[in-house]
Amino acid sequence: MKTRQSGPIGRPRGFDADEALERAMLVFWEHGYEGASLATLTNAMGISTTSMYAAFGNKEELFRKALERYTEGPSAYLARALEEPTALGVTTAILAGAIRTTTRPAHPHGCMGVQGALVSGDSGRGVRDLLVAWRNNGCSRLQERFQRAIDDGELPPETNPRLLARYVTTLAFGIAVQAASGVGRDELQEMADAALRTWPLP
Amino acid sequence: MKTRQSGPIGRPRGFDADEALERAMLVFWEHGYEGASLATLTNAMGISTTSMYAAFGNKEELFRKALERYTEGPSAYLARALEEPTALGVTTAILAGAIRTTTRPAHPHGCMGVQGALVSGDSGRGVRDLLVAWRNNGCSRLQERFQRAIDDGELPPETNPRLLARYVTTLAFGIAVQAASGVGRDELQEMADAALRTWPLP
DNA sequence: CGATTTCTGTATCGATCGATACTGAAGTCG
DNA sequence: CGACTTCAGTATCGATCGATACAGAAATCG
Repeated sequence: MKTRQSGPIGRPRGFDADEALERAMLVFWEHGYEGASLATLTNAMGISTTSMYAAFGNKEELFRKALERYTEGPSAYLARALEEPTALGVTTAILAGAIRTTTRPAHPHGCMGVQGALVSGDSGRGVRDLLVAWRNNGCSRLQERFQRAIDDGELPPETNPRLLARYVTTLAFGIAVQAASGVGRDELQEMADAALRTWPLP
Repeated sequence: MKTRQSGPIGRPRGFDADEALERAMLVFWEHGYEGASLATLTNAMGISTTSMYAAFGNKEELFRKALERYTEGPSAYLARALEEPTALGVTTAILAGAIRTTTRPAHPHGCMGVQGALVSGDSGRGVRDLLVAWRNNGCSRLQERFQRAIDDGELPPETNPRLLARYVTTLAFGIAVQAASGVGRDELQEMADAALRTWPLP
């Protein structure tokens, strides 16, 4: 005989919200915010529009939560890379992580933070601004990491951390575009290896 | 008394098709293919949907013609850059041209070839594939130019022209993303100058 | 002139967009 | 059990999407 624990009142949810959010993230990643219709989303999530609205609010809220999941999942390489002991190690890990994430087989090609809403119509302005902030935040954190390397004496004091961070993120965003164009992982990694041989930028 | 030249039969067009196409290009550039609605387009073009369909076919055909105009207008720096006498001159001109075009005041920020349709829903698949080809074509032409520099003995024979072209276009596409994020022209140019000081890539 | 051809403006088409109202179903309470 | 609360499925909302039908206007023809 099963003892009924005092669970949440009311009818329990008939689906796994975490799994549904993962599916939604993949759809947004592949088609972008405006390119992903509610019909496509809910079909991939395996739930009805009613359930989606009850669980996530609306389409924009769903995207915001999907972006958080992307940041802590496929894009977690960034946070890990920033903890590398050297500036070159950080940069190497960022480029390798960007290449791996944007060219993973059986996953959407490209970066959700870039192609989620690089431009938009009126309805996507909020999400576009969110992604602008997301990208600029990544650049800022990298700049701070380079500043630390300068303070630690690892990088020469005349180094411009802002330009260096802009350079690395520019490469990373460019990699995302190339991946979305179907360029293969090996070619991008060879290119990154060549670029890293010039480290640090004069 | 005006002599009637044998002009085209029927009622003449009441608008400048070239000017209308220019306006459409700017809208596609700013909002992307799917983000630009027919209402927004025709309003900017100053004509009705009927006139647009009669003159350009449909929305996708309008985009294709707008992309041609973009290639021969704002993106013409690429063809000019390829005629620079040295490989370094080519690369310098490409990066400077990309930065100028993607950060021009009173123009949309970013590159139409990147943000026109980096990803899409079902309706934009044709345009997305068109832009994939557009971007890869630019990379291929640059690769051929670098091959010529190798054949001419300007670049060392062990140079990999494919990787080098991929590196430069990756920077250019990354610049387009940064510009769409609001990064300023001067900062991007300083970054490009720093990157060019390492030329050629080892 | 009338016949013919082409372009324009209005009005609207069916499809799809994101978002909800409503009715039961599936649970926890007392 | 019946009262209460929350979730699920259908059916549909008004708005907007891209695209057209239709009638009239403006030109060249014979």
